[in-house]
Amino acid sequence: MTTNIQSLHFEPKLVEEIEKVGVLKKLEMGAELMRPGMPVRSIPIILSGSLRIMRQDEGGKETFLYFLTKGDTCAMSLTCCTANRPSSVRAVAEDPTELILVPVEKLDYWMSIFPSWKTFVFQAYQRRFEDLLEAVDSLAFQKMDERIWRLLKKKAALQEKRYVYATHQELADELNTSREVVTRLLKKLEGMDKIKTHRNRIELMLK
Amino acid sequence: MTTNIQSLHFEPKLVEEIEKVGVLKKLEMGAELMRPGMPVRSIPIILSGSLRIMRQDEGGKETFLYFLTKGDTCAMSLTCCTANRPSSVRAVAEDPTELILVPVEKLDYWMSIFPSWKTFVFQAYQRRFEDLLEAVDSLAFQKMDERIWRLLKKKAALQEKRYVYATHQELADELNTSREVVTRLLKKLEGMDKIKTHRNRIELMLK
DNA sequence: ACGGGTCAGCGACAAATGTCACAATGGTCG
DNA sequence: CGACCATTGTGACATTTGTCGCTGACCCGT
Repeated sequence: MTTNIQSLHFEPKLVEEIEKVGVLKKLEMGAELMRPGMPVRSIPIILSGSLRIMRQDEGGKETFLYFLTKGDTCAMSLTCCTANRPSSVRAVAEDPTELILVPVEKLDYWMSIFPSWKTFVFQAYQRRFEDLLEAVDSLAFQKMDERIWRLLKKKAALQEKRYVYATHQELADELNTSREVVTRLLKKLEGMDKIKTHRNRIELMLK
Repeated sequence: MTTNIQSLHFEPKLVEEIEKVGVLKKLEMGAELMRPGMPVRSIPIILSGSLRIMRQDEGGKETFLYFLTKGDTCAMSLTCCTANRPSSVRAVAEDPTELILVPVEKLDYWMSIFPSWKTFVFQAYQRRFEDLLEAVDSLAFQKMDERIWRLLKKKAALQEKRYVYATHQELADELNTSREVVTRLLKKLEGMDKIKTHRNRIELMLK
């Protein structure tokens, strides 16, 4: 289900502009939109689905940062574009995802003439700061079981479902830990009746 | 030693404006400029010295995020101001520090008429994103000995000295670990000839 | 129903970090 | 000097996380 641009609180003139220069792109689940080192020539506005933003180290290990969903844009793209720097994160479609790619050049110009665009950009910065701080909290203050539990809740919330479809290995990769640790802690969560585990699928026992 | 505003690459008109409405503030070492929950009514521009930005959890545990130095401003302040939200971080003077407080109201207006201010604001966002990602890297990918070593190098670089004046307890607090662990790992670093430890002071053996 | 591959479970152990108790050291101040 | 306090050092132990080897369960295609 596509969300069209109209629903994003832009003024009509801007919607027109976006439709004129923006390129619609569809990503299937698991597709990679961006990887570290890639030049960023356009900024994405997400219409439907969700993107998982990850940080990678040189050795290829990675850690989850945050999700982007409908109406979001990637603040990293904004900073990369304006500074003409390559991406420093990886973006993967968590679900089938549709987005519009807007060329960099418009960014500045629109900021100066469309108040709603300016608001949009600043809100993007602000939200992503909050998201990053939340990622820091998770890494700095929470133990692995809590981190897994929260990740599951977020993933479930994205789809508004009680099921999360993921293997233990995938979760381990997102949290930069090992498959065995995930298995162990999921068992523990199961013992606490917070989840039920199935093959390729985890059921959340929310409330 | 004060740095005056002129050296920050603003156009003369803007410097005038800043001097007119900005309030100079001096912080002695260790003074707290901001704490989580505090309303943010002005944004700081740092003239000299440095601020240590920390994240706290509910229990009062904290973890280092990044340093701000001459010419920097706090992106958190920018986002907090524009969103009218309280601060989510703690800012402490790492050295004796001088800064100018600029009232929020000017932020938007200056953006629209002073190109150099706009550049300044966007660079601030960009730098702080990079800093936060570095903090994430540290938390996600590095072991405690590496984290300590890097923190020491940063602290030394701030003052352009080979000495870092800090107790093991203080370092432990900044890294959200315990004093004993810091002592242990400093011993290890000393064994690798990367540092020499003294009372209240650590000497870095940088080549 | 059989076979191969992916996924999950499990026990044993290693490494990193956290915690506790206490000793030793150095600096300050009366 | 002697008393006191902050700082540092150290050993023993607990907890958390990481790693290895192996087993069994499930799924799918033939």
